[in-house]
Amino acid sequence: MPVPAAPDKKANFFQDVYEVVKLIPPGRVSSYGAIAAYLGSKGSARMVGWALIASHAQHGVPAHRVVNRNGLLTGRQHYDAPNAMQEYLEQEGVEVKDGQVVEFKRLFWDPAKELL
DNA sequence: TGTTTGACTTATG
DNA sequence: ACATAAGCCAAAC
Repeated sequence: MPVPAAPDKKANFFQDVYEVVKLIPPGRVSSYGAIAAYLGSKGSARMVGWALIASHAQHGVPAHRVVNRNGLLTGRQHYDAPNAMQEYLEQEGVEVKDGQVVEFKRLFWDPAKELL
């Protein structure tokens, strides 16, 4: 599996992803597809994932608030500990059960609609 | 330079 | 409901 080295270059797309993710309110979660759609690249949900992998090098990017459309914490394996992502979410008041956000539908934060 | 691989999503059988 | 395919695009090899 390829791993992004360091997005020190332009990576405007990456930077845009970071800004949107930073706007996600605590206790809320969003999805890759929603962010990708908000950025214009509707079918580029994967790129959002790439950006979040690279977000390790950034600061203030709550990547743990971004999950897939099922509310599943698919990215938890990219954290130091397998339950780190879940812990962060629970600290913010998000219920997580078996790596999946409970009431995801209710906590979902869509930038295209909330951010107008 | 070309192939492979995803922190995805939607469509189809 | 589960399995597979396809679209997407940048990075690693």
